[in-house]
Amino acid sequence: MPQSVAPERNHLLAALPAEVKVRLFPHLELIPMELGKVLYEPGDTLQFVYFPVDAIVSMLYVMESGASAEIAIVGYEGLIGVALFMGGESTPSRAVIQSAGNAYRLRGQLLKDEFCRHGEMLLLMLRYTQSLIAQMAQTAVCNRHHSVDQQLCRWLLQSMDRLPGNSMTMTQELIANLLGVRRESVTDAAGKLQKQGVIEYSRGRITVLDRSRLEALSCECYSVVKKESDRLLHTVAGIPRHAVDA
Amino acid sequence: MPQSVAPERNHLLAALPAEVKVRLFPHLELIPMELGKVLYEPGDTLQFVYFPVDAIVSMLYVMESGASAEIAIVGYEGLIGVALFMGGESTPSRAVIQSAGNAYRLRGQLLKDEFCRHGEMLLLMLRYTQSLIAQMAQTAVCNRHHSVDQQLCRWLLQSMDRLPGNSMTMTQELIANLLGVRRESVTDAAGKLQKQGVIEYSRGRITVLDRSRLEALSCECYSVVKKESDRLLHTVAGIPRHAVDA
DNA sequence: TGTACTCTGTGTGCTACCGCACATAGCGCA
DNA sequence: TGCGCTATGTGCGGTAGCACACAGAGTACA
Repeated sequence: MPQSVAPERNHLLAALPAEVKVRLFPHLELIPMELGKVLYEPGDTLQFVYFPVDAIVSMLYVMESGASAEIAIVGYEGLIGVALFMGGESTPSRAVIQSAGNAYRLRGQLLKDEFCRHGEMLLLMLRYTQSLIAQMAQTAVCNRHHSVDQQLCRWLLQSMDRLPGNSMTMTQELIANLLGVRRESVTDAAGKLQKQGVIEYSRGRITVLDRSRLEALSCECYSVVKKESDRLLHTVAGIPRHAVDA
Repeated sequence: MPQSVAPERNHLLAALPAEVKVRLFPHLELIPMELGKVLYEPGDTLQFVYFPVDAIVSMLYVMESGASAEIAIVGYEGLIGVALFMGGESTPSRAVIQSAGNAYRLRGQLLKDEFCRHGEMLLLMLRYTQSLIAQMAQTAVCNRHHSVDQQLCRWLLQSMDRLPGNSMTMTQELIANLLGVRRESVTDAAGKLQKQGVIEYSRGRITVLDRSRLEALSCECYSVVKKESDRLLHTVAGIPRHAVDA
C-alpha cells in the first residue's frame, strides 16, 4: 500500500513547498509504530523527529509518584519532537504510541539544516508549535475544571479526529493513564456513554456511534483547540482536516 | 531610578548580543504595569511584546463558564507575546498583570524584523518559548494530581522568584482565581502555612518567612520547571537567576 | 474444550474540594 | 471617631473522584 502511506498524508509534510519536499523527502524513513512503544523519555537528546501518517502519539508527563497525564495528542496533523528545533534538544515529557500505525522519521540534523534556511519550513514548524501550545494550555484548564465524563468525550473526539473510521483499539485502563484518572472512573464515564448509545465498546475496542452527541457532551475544550489549530494550520496546508485517503 | 529599570534587568534583553541591543534598545518603551490591567484578550492581534523588568504577568485561560486558570507566570526572565513571532499573531489566552511594576515594550513589527534576521534573537526567543511550554505542561499535570496546599506553595515560589524581597501584594481571592480554585480553599491552605510559620499575611500582603520549608511543602512541579528553564536559558543569559539590582 | 488472562463492572468507605451563608476584623476615609 | 468596604475565617451539606476489593465475562490459546 504505497499510496496509503504517502508522506503527504502527514499534513505538515504535505504543506511544504515543492522545493523543500525535493530536498527532504528522500531522507524520510517510514517507521512502523507499535502500540505502547516509547519514542523518547524525558531528557533524552532527540535524534529524530516523527511525522505520523496514521499513528497517534501521546505526549505524556510522568510524575515522581508514577502518576501521569497526557498533555497533548499528536497525529497526522503534526510532528513529534519540537524541542529539536526549538533549541532545547530534549523535553521533560515522554512520547508514547497511543495508536499503532506508521510515521515518517527524519534525522534531527536534516530538519535543523532545513530549519536554518529560514524558509517556509521554519514558519510552518513555528505555527504548528503554537497550535501545540494551545492544546497544552487547554489541557491544563480542562484538568482543573471539567469532569471525567466531559474529558473522556473530549479525548475520544481528539483521538477519532486523527484516525480513519470511527473505532479504535484502546482499553479503559490505558485511557485512564492518559487522562490521569482511575480506571474505574473511566469505566463509569464510558458506561454512561454506552447506555446513551453514543459509543459502543468491548474488550479494548471503542466505536463512536453518535459523534454529534459526543461533541455536545464534551467540554468546550475540544472545539476551542480544534478551532485554534485550524486557524493556525488549516489555511496553510490547504487540506481538509478529515481527509482520509481511500 | 534609571538604573533599577535598565532593560538588562529583563534576562532575555540582557542576553542579546551587543549588536542586537544597539538596534533594538532605542525602540524599547518603558511602560508602567498596574495591577489587574489586561495586556491582551483572547484573539487580540498582538501589537507589542512586553519584557517585564519588575512586574509579573499571568497567562490566564478563561472558560465559557467564567472559570479561569493560570497556565503560566512570566516575569523578568521572559516575555509576553510569543504568538507574535510564532506566526499566529494571537492566542486564546489572556495576559493580566499579577504584580505591578514596569515592562519594556517593543512594537511587534520591530521584533519580527529582528527575528527575520535569523540571528541570536531567534534562537533565544525559541528557547524561551520552549521553557514556557515546559511550564505549561507542568501546570497541566499539577492541576490534575496535586492538592491546593501543594499548588499554593508552588505558586508562591514561582511568584517570589520573580520579585525582589520576600513579600508581595496579593489577596487570597486573586490567588484563587489564578489557581482556579475557591477563595476559601486558598484561605485554608494559607492558614495552614501561616500556622506553621512558613508565611505571614494580612489584608493583601503576603510574606514568605521560611523559603526552604515552602519548597519542601511544594509539589515537585516547582523544581522541575525551574530546572528546565535554567537548562534552557541560564547558560545563555549568564546571569544568576536571583540577581536583583540593589 | 477448557483454562488462564485480560478487560470490564460494582460496591464501600474516605477525602478533597465545592457552593453557600455568614461572622469577624483591619484599613481608609469622612 | 466612626462608617463602610474589603479581606479573611468558619461552618455545613453535597459531590466527584480516590483506594481497595472483588465479581463476571469475553478472548486467546493450549
